[in-house]
Amino acid sequence: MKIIYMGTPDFAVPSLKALANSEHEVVAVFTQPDKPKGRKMILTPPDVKVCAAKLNIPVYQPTTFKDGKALEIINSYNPDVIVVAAYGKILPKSVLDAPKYGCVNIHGSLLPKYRGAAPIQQSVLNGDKITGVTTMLMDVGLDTGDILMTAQTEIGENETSGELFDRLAILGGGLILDTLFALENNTVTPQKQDESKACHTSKIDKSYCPIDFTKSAAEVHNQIRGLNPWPIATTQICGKNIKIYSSRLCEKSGKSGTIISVKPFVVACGEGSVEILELQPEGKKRMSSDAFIAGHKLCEGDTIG
RNA sequence: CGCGGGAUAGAGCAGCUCGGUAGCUCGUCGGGCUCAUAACCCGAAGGUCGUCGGUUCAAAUCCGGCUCCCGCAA
Repeated sequence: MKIIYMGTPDFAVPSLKALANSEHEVVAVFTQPDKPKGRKMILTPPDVKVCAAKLNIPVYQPTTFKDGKALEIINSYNPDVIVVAAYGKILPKSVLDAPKYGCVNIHGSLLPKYRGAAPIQQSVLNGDKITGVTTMLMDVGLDTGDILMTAQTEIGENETSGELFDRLAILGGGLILDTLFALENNTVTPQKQDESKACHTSKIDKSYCPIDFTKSAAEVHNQIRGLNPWPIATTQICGKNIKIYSSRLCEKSGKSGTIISVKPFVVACGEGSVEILELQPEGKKRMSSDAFIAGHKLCEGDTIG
């Protein structure tokens, strides 16, 4: 099939590679315009653009689909299907209807659960045991199209959003190949989504970061791994902001927010406790909790947060 | 010129105001104790104090330039 691929971040890269290495032909890639990133606001191309450039696939970065120019480009390629993965733009109906097989989206959750912006982080934040990827035929709604295929996977007890991202991205790469094969051979029946089970996720931002140690250890742990690799859960120690990168559940308990143990660095939560493994003080590099403890005179019974 | 923190032993920190012997916790190595240990005791190695220049009898410390790292904001 002749495919136009639309995607932006690293999550969309494995699928693009899978398609490019398949019997299909990726004739063009659409991605978001380069954006300034980092402290120095350096203009940085999206991961998908970098990948497409290596594969020698033409890249388009329209700022809007409203003026019809993008549609002209799309039609000029006469694609059989448009595959969309974390593109970051809403496609108008004219684009959705352009390809023969329509537009197929790869979504990082088992729809209809977690429609919207941050399904993968949300599943980790909620402590879900099972998640997966879904391919669907896009319609004008937000992740409301008919489901084509799904692939499930378990979420590890200590798995971070970043790790799950990587796994789901690869899973999605396989699933999209299966899905296109089934579409071509007409062996898949699109299933309507069960609206009663639908739920939306909002974008993750830094307001999710501060840790509330009066919550249960499981909730705190889920927050820490769910917000890794971005934006990272935070707390305060000795009046300094500290990012908490990783943790592990611990059996011990105590008054929430107090340090129960320093040799492994364990902090009590509302219920149970968490061992903090990696952290980063403001202005410092990321380090193990052992290293942090070595240079800071913290004692059992001290409180943080 | 967006705001701010930082660079000292393998790691994490103190020392800088107020110039004058390089210090702490951990790790490493050696020894001891112990049924045993991530425990405890004794000992040792390991640093041109980011870099270049200035002031000075003397600079980790004071002054100026440069490089690199990071937090916030976007």
